[in-house]
Amino acid sequence: MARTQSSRPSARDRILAAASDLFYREGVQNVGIDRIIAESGVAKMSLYNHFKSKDALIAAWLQQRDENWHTWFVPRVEALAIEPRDRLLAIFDVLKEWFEQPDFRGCAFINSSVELVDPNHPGYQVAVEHQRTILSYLLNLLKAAELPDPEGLAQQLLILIEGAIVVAMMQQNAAVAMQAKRTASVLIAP
Amino acid sequence: MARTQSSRPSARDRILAAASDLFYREGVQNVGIDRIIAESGVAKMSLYNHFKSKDALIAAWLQQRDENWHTWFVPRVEALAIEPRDRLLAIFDVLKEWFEQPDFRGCAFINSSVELVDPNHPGYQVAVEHQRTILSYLLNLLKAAELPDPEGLAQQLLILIEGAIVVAMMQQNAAVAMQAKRTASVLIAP
DNA sequence: CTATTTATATACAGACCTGTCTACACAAAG
DNA sequence: CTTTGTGTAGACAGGTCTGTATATAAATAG
Repeated sequence: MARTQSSRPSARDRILAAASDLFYREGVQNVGIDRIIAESGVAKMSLYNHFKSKDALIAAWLQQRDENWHTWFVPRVEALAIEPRDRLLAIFDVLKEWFEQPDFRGCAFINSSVELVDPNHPGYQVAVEHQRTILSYLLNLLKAAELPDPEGLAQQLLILIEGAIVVAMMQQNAAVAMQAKRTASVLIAP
Repeated sequence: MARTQSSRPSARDRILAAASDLFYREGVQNVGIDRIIAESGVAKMSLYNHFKSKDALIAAWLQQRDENWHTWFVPRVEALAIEPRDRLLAIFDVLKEWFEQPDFRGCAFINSSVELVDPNHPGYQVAVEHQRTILSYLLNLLKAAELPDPEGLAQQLLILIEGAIVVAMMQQNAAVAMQAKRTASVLIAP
């Protein structure tokens, strides 16, 4: 009888889904293994069969979140605008959409880096890598827009993006994204 | 006999000094009470006589760090420049000096907010308050410089400051401050 | 000198955490 | 049917953490 088998996601996916929710909302340090197995309805041994340790689960979660950025954030930007310069500005519109989500609690990569402290932690390295990914996405758009000093501008825009995320989190204010957009539009003015 | 009394700081000060160092370097969650009493050379009961709980100690530490901002950061900015517009730019020179310190590990207030998670935690509230303090400092300088839309510009500069701190931490790169300064100089151009 | 406060050293309770071990259920494949 | 792999349920060890209790020493005030 294929009662649950066909509809229910695999154990690994259920673990990652539960971990994703809890880790983001409460932070990796404040969520224990027991909470994750309770939420995902999985046995503890199943978790340790799929992931070597909690640290490995954290790294896998961040890895998955980096992929989400490619499958959600970037496509959303590219749906809102076509021209490279417009896309650079549309980034901040998508940020605003993100900030408006009720469970918004900042950037998972920044937050995890802060919590993990150790730069050698596998999760920390995924977070640093993710920021480099964003930087090179900006660089590509800047080059396509044929703007001068694309490397410098990419850093300036990255500062704006990360700053907007942090300030929006602390102030609980999605409008911060529009202030950052205003700054960006000055930077890349024709 | 005043042998140790005169030279040695009070127990409370030694506790705060040890906590300040450890909390900043390793994060409030990763530092236990035992580490703090060992580092400060104080008995555990003395700590709990001076501070109601670890959470209260965290809040007191952040409170003290907010005062440091007034006694160190602001005076340093005001030593580097006189005109309000120049002082707004000098902020980023002081940030660079901070980023260059070998034990730089980001903003204690942002980091603590991320770790504490709960907005009702006394430490979290001190952190939010601190960001408002920075914002009103920027606002005062912008008004003194007679720039248009000072409220909006203050938010834009705050985003730049916080963004620079985060990116400098993740990239381990003090030069980020100069990129932020460049953006700021465009924003407040005459 | 005496009394009171303050600090020390250490043990301890109670909670929580990660990771392992055991015993059992159930499905699919040979 | 039997074997093998995978998942479940829960106990458990060994560690860490906060906060309290206790008993002793030192310093200060009257």
